[in-house]
Amino acid sequence: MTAAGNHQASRPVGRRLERAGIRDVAAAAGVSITTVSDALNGKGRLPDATRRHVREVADRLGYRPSAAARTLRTGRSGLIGLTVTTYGEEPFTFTEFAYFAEMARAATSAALARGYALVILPASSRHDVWGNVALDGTVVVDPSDQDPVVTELVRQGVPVVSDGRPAGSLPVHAWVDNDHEEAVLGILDHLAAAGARRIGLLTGTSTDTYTRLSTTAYLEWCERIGQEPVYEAYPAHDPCAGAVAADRLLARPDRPDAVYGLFDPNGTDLLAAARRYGLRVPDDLLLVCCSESTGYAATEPPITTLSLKPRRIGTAVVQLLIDAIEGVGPAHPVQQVMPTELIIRTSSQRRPHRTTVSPPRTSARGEG
Amino acid sequence: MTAAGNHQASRPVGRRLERAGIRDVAAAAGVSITTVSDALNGKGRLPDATRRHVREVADRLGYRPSAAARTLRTGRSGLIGLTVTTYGEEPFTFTEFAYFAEMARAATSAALARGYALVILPASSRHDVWGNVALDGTVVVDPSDQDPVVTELVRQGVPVVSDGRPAGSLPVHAWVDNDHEEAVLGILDHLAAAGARRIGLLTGTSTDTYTRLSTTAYLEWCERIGQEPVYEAYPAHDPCAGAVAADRLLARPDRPDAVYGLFDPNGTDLLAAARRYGLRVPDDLLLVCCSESTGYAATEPPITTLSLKPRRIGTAVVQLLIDAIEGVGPAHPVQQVMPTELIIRTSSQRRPHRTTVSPPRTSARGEG
DNA sequence: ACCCTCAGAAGGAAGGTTTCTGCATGATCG
DNA sequence: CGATCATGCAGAAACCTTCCTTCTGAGGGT
Repeated sequence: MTAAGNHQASRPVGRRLERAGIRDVAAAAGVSITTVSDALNGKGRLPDATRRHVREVADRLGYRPSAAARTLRTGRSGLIGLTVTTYGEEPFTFTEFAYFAEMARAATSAALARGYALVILPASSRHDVWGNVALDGTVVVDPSDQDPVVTELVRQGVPVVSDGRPAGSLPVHAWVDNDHEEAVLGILDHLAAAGARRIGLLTGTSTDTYTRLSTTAYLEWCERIGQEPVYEAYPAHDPCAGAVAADRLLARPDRPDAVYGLFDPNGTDLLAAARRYGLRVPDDLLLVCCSESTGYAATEPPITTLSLKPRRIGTAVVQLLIDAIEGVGPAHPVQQVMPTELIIRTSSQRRPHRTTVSPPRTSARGEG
Repeated sequence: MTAAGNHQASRPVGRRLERAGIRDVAAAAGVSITTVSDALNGKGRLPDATRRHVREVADRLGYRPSAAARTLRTGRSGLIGLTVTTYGEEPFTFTEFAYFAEMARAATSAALARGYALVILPASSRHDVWGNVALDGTVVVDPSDQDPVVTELVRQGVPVVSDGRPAGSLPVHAWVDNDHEEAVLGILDHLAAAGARRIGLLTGTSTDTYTRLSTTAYLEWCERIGQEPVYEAYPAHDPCAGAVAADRLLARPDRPDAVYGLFDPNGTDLLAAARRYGLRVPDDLLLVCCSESTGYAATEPPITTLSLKPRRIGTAVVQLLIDAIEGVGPAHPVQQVMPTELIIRTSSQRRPHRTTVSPPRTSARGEG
């Protein structure tokens, strides 16, 4: 070839911040580039002496392999995406915020433990951002069937695992979800056992699977038990609408004597509404809502909540995703159903009804 | 040696879906690679006709530029890190969780709006993860002066902006923080104005700047006012220790008639402790704590909180970081002090003391 | 003495982009 | 009419690593 441009063999021009490259390490150690790569990555056949020597020199030079170059070469970036659908401008949903925060936390831990880092990417973010980051795979929270980003990713062959059953025929590699039907049935039974005669539901207008499955379970339970359904639906992403819906529910002529709210803020919404109507909780109204917020332990009265165990879900989702990325585990789609937990507090335990004064022999302090 | 045949079969998933490269686009469009690159990136001198044509072809082929290649070439990854110091295994601190969640949310939005994505990276995570991801810059939350990761990043010339004044001489490019002293003084004045005679403090044992500045401000206020300081300190990262410390504080012979708690859970901790000692809030004890949790609006009674406005901080931190990355803005370190907000609720407003029965002429419902 | 084997190490080709340089072409101007 | 210049586009280097292939001796078997 033309010997024209071959000049800068070992002279760093100095314009950069002098990050040592593998070349520099090779030169300093008196070996070839290949040997350096092999020594540092534990590959090839090298005597321990060489390996040690190379590592030492690399350390001395403060050598850090270029993530970009490695990614380009190996096709692996060590990055996995965490995608949430958004309403409006904010990257996270409001209603599921405590859930999402916990889930993201667990997912981050799990990813890290296997050497991956997590990138937060709202589904509706600028397309260029999605294009600009090399992802080995993606976790999608509550994917909608129309989600263009997820569809595109799947088309490109990027593994996708979803938290929540994928709506429609979205071809994700695996999903993890709670058994929402069972959870709702459990709550309804719990409320009925506490003495509820007419159980109401505060639900959402959106078509995601969580809302749909929960509502269906409620309706079926009503049919089975022979109770007329009493429910109000509202757009769950609107924080104010919940309070209004709670109020509407308790204003009905066929007012329920127990309510389950599907979304996190429903507990306080319902509590406020109950106060407005002079209803005592739990004496006149039993309350349960689905929430991860610890705040419900400190309301007056404390409110029984259903936890979806987001920690477990976040962990499971990431494990499945990384398995898919690394080719471990089954090639077929995996569906994993995780249990929920009902945290029973005062709001769903009816006190002996005769007297409101004498406490039922239990001291005020909870244990531990 | 022990490298027992790490033979990653080169077909883990087996489905590299022949992503179209820039070469393919060039061939299909009948132009050179250069022209494609220029056309898509809006550079070079090309007539609109060519530009349109190339874009069309690229679209038709579903061409997505390789993020890795672009990063390698340009040195920009479009990724910024979000680093939190950790206690134990969990990636986020417990005590600042609501704060962190809000802050991270705002940071994600701000980054996205400028075309960057956020990577969550605990400071104490495995070193290989740090090395494996190419960051254009990093946000560090509450950096400790001994943090090896941050030091290393700065050494490599990666821009670092911190949320919270950097401890020691950590050479960050900029920082954003609240005016903690002013916030504490404001709270103390507020409590004094509400009738507090002896204000206690629930603080932490750690040496971070938040704790230190707040405590100092308290002590100075006490000296100025002539009140004997009454405080308890506990390890803030231990969730149980807070409850114990709250109890200790209220058990003291010189029991305060008002308390400010520096950490998020202190509100409920103090409330529980007050109940145990039969103290009514706010009649016998005024309460304020620093928290971003909306739950404190629904406790009984609602608790006055100091908000550090994490949204604003997250946004500001990211703006400064990206400015530094892109070379916009001042080259000198920037310090930005953000205001706080005191959300006054029942727990810090002493009712007229004579009667506990008659409400002070205000109806129960707030104005909508 | 010769060939074969194998450890140890090096060479060099991708990998896909951006971008600097440079070559044509046709237009403009002195 | 020739020199200059703007325009439109192409070639190829560089970014840094990984890994497949090849080279070189040295030692051992026949």
